[in-house]
Amino acid sequence: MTSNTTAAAETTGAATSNDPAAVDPRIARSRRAVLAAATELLVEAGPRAVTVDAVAERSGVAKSTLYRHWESRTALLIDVMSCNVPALDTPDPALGFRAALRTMVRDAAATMGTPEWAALMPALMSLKQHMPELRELSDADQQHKIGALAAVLDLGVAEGLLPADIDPLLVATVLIGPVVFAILGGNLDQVDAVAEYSVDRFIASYTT
Amino acid sequence: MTSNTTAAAETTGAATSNDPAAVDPRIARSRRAVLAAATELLVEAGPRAVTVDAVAERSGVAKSTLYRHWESRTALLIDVMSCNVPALDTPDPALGFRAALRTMVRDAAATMGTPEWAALMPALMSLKQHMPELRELSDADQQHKIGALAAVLDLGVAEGLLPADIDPLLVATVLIGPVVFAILGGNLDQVDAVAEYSVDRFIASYTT
DNA sequence: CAACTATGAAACGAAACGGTATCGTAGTGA
DNA sequence: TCACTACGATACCGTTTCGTTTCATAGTTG
Repeated sequence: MTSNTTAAAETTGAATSNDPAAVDPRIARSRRAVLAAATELLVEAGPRAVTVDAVAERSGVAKSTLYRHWESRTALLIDVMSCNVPALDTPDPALGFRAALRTMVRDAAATMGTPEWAALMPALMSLKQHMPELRELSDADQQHKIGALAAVLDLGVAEGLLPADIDPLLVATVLIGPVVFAILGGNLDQVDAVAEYSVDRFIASYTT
Repeated sequence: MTSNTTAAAETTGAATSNDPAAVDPRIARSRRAVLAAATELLVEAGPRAVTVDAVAERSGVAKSTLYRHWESRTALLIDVMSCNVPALDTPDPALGFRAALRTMVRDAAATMGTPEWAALMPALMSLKQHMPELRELSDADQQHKIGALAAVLDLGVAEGLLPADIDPLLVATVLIGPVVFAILGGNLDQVDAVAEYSVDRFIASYTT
C-alpha cells in the first residue's frame, strides 16, 4: 500500500535458474496475495486477527502454501510490517533550509497521515516491543530518516539560521513527534495542521 | 504502579452492608492481585500474553474467582489499563506562565517516562483501536489534561506572551507529542531532555 | 511435449483459549 | 459462635489456533 514493494524472497531454498530476476510468477502471486490479505486484517482488526487461517481464507492461498513461504505466523507478521513502512524522499537542497524542512515534515505527515498507516502504526508500536526483528527494522529506518534530516539541518547551519551544535535526533523528535501523536490520537484531519504548526514553532524559535 | 488506585468495584452485585467504604478484604486482595499480575504480563509480553489462565496462575487467584469479579477477559484488560493511566496534577498558577508550563511538561515526562508506562503505552495505543471503552477512557483523560493546559495557556495570554486565539489542542500536541514519541521510540533516557527542548522551542517561538 | 514445481483442498493433532459449573474450605462480620 | 460469603481446586466444554502431512492438480520452463 504505502511503500517498499521490493522485498527479498529468501524463504524458499534458492534459485535453480540462473536468472536472478525471474521468479516463478506463481510464487510472486502468492506472496502478494498473502501480504495484502494480512495487511488488510491487521488494519481492520489488529494483530490478533491476523491468524494463519484467516489470512489463508481471505487471500485464497492455501495454508500449506503459506507455510512454504513463511516459517511461522510471526515471520509473516514481520514481513507484513516491513513491507508497509512508508519511505521518505529527501528534499532538494536548492530549496534552502526553511522550504526544505517544511517540505520534509509535510511529506512525512502526508505519508503517515493515511488511514491505512494510521491503523498500522499502533500495531507496529506494540509489536516492536516483543519482536527484536521489528525493532531493528524500525530503528534502521529511523536512522536513515534522521540522516536525511541532518542534511537539511546542515543547510540551516550554513545559512546561519541554526546553531552548529544542533542535535538532529532531538529536532526529529520535536518535529515528527507531534505528527505521530496526532495520528495515534486519531486526529487524522489535524495532521497537516499539526505539521505546519510544528515547523512554524521550530523555525520561529530560532529566529529571535 | 503509576496511578489511580481508586477504582470502582461494581462488578459484584452491590453492598449488603450499609457502610460504603467497607469492602470485604478478601475481595480487595483478589482484585489487587489480579490487576497486578495482569499488568505484569502486559508489560512483559504484550496483550496477547494476558490470558485468563496466565493471570490466574501468576496472581494465585483462581480462575473462577476472576470471573466473579470481571465479566470477561476484555473487561479485565480495560480495567488494567484504566488503573494504570498516570494522573497529571495542575501546576500552581502563581508560578506564572513559563514556569507553570515547564512544570507541567516536566511532570508529564516524569510520569510517562517510567519503564512500566513505557511498556504499557504501546499496548494501550494498539488496544484503543478496537476497544471503544478504552478509547473513551483515553479520550476523556486527554480532554481533562488539555483543560489543565488551557488554564496555563490563559496565563500566557494574560501575560501578553501568547496570542489570544491560541489552540490548546495544537499546543498539547506540539508539547507532549515529542515526549510520547521518545517513549515509543524506546529512548527513555532522553525523555527529560526532549521535554526541556520542546518547551524551550515553544516559548522561544513566541518570544520574538 | 515432458519434467518439474508450486499449488489447493483437506484432514489431522496437540495445545491453548475463553468461559462455566461444582463443591468443599477458609475467612468475615455480627 | 454462627450464618454468610468469597475462595481455590478441578474438571469440563466447545472453539480457535498453529503447524504438519498427504495427494491430486494446475501452471511453468526448457
